[in-house]
Parts: sequence; structure tokens; C-alpha cells
Amino acid sequence: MKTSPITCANCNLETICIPRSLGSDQVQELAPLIRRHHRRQKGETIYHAGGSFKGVIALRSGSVKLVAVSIEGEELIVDVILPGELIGFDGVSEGIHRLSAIALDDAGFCLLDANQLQRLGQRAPYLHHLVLQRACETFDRQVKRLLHSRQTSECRVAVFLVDISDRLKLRGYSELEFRVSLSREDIGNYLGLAHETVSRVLRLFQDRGWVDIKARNVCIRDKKALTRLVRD
Amino acid sequence: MKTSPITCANCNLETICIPRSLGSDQVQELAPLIRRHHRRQKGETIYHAGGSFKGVIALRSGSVKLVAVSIEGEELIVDVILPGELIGFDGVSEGIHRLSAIALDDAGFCLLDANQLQRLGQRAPYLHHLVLQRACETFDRQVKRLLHSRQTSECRVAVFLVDISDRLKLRGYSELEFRVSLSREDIGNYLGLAHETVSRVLRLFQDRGWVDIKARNVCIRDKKALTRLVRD
DNA sequence: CGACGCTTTGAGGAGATTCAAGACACGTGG
DNA sequence: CCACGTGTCTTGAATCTCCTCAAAGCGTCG
Repeated sequence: MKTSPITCANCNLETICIPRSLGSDQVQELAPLIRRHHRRQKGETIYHAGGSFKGVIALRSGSVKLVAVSIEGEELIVDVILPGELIGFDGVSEGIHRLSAIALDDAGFCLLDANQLQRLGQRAPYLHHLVLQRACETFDRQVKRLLHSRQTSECRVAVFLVDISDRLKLRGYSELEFRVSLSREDIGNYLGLAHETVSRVLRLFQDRGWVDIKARNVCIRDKKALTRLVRD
Repeated sequence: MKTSPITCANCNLETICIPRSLGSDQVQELAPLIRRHHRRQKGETIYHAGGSFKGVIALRSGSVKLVAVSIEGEELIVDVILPGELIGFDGVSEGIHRLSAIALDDAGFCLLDANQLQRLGQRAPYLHHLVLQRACETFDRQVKRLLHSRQTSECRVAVFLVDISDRLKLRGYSELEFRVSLSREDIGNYLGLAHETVSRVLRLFQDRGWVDIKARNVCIRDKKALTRLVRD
């Protein structure tokens, strides 16, 4: 049934994307505001730092990294995004994106146009509030991240694995077996560790029988042990 | 003229608080939504983590720390707030505050009520958008913070001093002489350093003739030197 | 197969933390 | 006015964690 148009109403992400807390009437109202069927291949950018803000984006499939680029050209990975999550808030305050969004796999996404967003006040006030909520959630995430940035390398890697696992579970995927589309370099960058350290900690976890890791495929054997390490 | 009511229209923070990018008509519209004249003494909390979200708060005077409390009861300082800045976004997504806001000095603030905020869509759409912008700014701030958390202790302390200096300047205060209401402990907590390290770095800056520090009073002698250290 | 990129592993070193002790400031009470 | 106590700040020395540098192993894709 690929031919029938996919709308918010029949999207498989309905329960985790924007419509999460909306009634079906409200979803009907939302649907026409959304532009769908955008795609990017692995490695392509969805938006560039410095580029103008086009709207809020809901990731439908694949995964994305949000990257800040310093003056010297180094990139710093600010966040990793999974399907159903919203990005683009780094462009709201200035109208210009502060971060780049880069596809880690082939990715599909929807766009809530910036102009629609501005006018959302009249058309669907609760939607506007919803967007504000989501924006604040991304703030919450950064605060959590900040908390973890104080902890040891072991904690940080454990947090990373548990976080991905939890979020995948929430989306109906396996929480114990998954593929991490990030290189060791990227994971290190994201966690504030050298890639060698990431490698070593992963090895340690494997020696303890907590995980099984082959290249980028992760199999969690003892999630409790990992969670115990987190404590925050 | 203490007797004439202070409104957004005649507030001395007009150009840096919410009205920053509003026309005078729009400020007139904003004013009645705001509850003013709230006060807290040094050490008192403006809102508690776990308490219900009452609304977005604009700080009028004094300074405030935003604090996350971990399970073990340790506090982590997430941000330091100066007059004209907005707080409360940590309560928007859940309706419950994730952080506590604690006055560092005697503080005065205004409240944009949560109920007004919800209904803002109809009454003043641009205002709602403005609030979204400010929420996203706090996100931007956390991203910056994350970037700095990767750097050496010297960089981090320099960033801290320059940041406070810049923000005070923006608000018409002296950018070279000011009082930091945080203890060494708090600064360390905020920057992710031991308080001894803060002390040592401050000493270093003093030996280099970049700053003059007596207790919590800071006098910046060579701001360029500090800025040079920042590079991001 | 060979080249390239990614990952692993080891050894040495740098930076920050921790622990411990002493200096200083401030307020209280004698 | 000074002695005293408490909390904050400074300073030093030892320790530890993680980084850097270097080299070798593994995989994958032309």
C-alpha cells in the first residue's frame, strides 16, 4: 500500500512523534502543516550550521548526529537523534542554525515549516505549546548530558549504551541487540573521551560479560550491571 | 517616584528582557500578563525541583543559580542567571521543575503565568513565539557550555570570567569590576572543577597580571588575554 | 589481493583530583 | 578591643584517570 499517502494519522511513529499527546482531531489538523517524504543518504546533511532555519524536523527513520563546528574546524557531536525525535531548535532563536544535522544512516524525515510555525498561534495554539514543550525537552537532555560529563569514562560509556537501549525500546525495537551507527571516534567525541578510551572501556565491559560487541553491533548481556554504573 | 506602578513599558530592563524585540504596542499588550514585585532573599529558592511549573520568570535584579539535585543529594549548578534573563523552562515539558532556582543575592523577579502562557497563542502569537525563541536560547547556552566542558581548567575559568563580564556589560554594568556571588566551591561545581583547581587557576591569572581578585570581587586587568584563552 | 580506514592494545606522560594542612576573613561574645 | 570559632580560600604533595603517541590487527571494498 505504498501508494496511499502517509499522513500523521497513519504514520507508525504516531505515538512518539509530535502527535504523541494529541487527540485524533488535532492530528487531522496537524497533518496538512507537515511536509513529508524528505530523504537523505548516509553522510549527507539535513541542515548546515550557518544555514537559515527552515522549520522543525521530525526524524522518521534512520539516525542523525547534531554537530557543532568550532572555528578551527573541529566538529563536536552535541546529540544523537533516533526516529520520532525532533530537531532544528538550534535555529529558532537566531533564524540561523548553530548546529549541523548529519545523517548517520539513510534517513527519512518530515518538516514543520517555519512559516507555519510562526502562524501556528492562531491555527492551533496547543500545537505551538507542544513545540515549546519539545524544545524544552531538548534542553532537559542537554542538562542530563552535562551531569554525565562529570563522571568517569566507565559511567559515561555505560550511560551511552543504556540511553540508546532505552530509547530504542521506547520505539519498539530490541533493547538488547542493536547497531550503533557511530564510529569509536564519534562516540568518543560525543562523550568527551579519546576513541582509544572508548575502545578500552568497551573491552572492559566485554571482559566482565556485560556486553558482546562486534564492530558496531552491540548485544547487551547484563543491562542491570550497566545501569548500576550510571547512578545519577 | 516609587509610587507609580512599574510596568514593562517603564522597566529599566526593557531592552534586554522579554520586550527586547517588541514594538511599544506589543509591550502594552505584554504588561498586563506579567505579575511583578516578587522578591527573594539571598539563599531562598524561587522554585524547587519537583515543584509544579507556575510560569516563566524574568529576573529583575540580583542573581540566581539553577541547580540540579542528584539522587545522592549532591547539587550540580546548571546555570547562573543575571537580570533580564528568563528561567523556568526546565518545568515546561513535564509541568514539573527539573531544577531548583536559588537566589545568590537578594533578587526581584516577574512572572509570566503558566495559564497565560498556554492561552498566549490567541492573545499574542508573536509573544508565544518569543518565548519559544528564549527557550531555544537556553538550549544554545547549554551547547556552548558543553563545548567548554572539554577544555582545560584555564580555558574554563577564563570563559567563566569573560562570560560574566560580557553579560554585565550588555546590561550596562561595569565589565571590568564586579562581584561574583558564587563561592569557589560553586564556581568549581559550575565548571566541573575541584574548588582547589579554581583557586589555583585564579592565582595563575593574578600572577600573570590579567586579573585582580580579592575574595569575591573581581577586577579584570587584561580582558584580551583572557579572551585569547577561550578560542572556540 | 592490497590499500585504506577503523579498531585495538600498550607505554609513558600531562592535567586535574584528592587529601592534608595552613592562612585568611568575618562575626560573636567575652 | 581582642580572642575565638567557623567557614572559606589557598597552597603543597601524592595519586589517579585519561590522553597522547605509536604500532599492530582487523575488515571491507574496490
